[in-house]
Amino acid sequence: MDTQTLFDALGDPIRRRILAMLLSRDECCVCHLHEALDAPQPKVSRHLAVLRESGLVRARREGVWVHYRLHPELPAWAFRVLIHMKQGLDLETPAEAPAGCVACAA
Amino acid sequence: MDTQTLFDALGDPIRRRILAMLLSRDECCVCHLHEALDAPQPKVSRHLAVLRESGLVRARREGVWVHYRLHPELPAWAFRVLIHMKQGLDLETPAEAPAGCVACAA
DNA sequence: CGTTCATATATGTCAAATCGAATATATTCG
DNA sequence: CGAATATATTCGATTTGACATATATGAACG
Repeated sequence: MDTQTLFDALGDPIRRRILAMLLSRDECCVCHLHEALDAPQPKVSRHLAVLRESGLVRARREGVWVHYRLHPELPAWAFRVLIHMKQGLDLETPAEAPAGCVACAA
Repeated sequence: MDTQTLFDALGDPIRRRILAMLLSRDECCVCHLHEALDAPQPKVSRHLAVLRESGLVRARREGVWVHYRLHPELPAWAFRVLIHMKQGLDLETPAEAPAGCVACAA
């Protein structure tokens, strides 16, 4: 993980919100993200692919669902950047409702 | 300062290195950055303009030179992002020599 | 005053990232 | 097998951003 990779990933608002969600709940399926972020599913999937390919998240298939989580081997500095990014994000989005997922109950 | 602005700025390697330098020495003139980063002066100037317009740095003119420093009212979360960004940056650049500036002695 | 040095901006070009829409793949179940 | 649901990929169009080069501003000083 280098700074170019991390900050390229953090340049997109949807990717930031995905990462912020993965910081609070440790696993999310695609449908959950797709609903919570109110974004088209292919769009979410494409951005998840970017995050996966840059080593920021990890996918785990369970039947029909694919669950994503932060990559377990994320360097400490990168993890801390994410934490503070989320703090900034929380300030600009007024109290995001932590609703559960209809489909996968995450 | 919002996350979009900050992470747009952090997406460019030169802007990251400029910010990292401003984290260690509190003020730098353009000529210093231009030399230390070994980048063409107009390029450095343009990136400084981006940083200035996004509220990340502040300029202070002193005669011929313009000195830049981190914006004093940077939110805490953004400042912490910068600190951890620099940690990541230091890991990938092997011991950057802290040379002084020929012109402005910063 | 006019030249010179430090810094800033403008222009034209090119590569890369994003998007919506459509389509494809994969898994489960009847 | 074939239908249904979850996820992924491709495509064409548009936008964005970086660059090199050229030019402009403006302070200092002879």
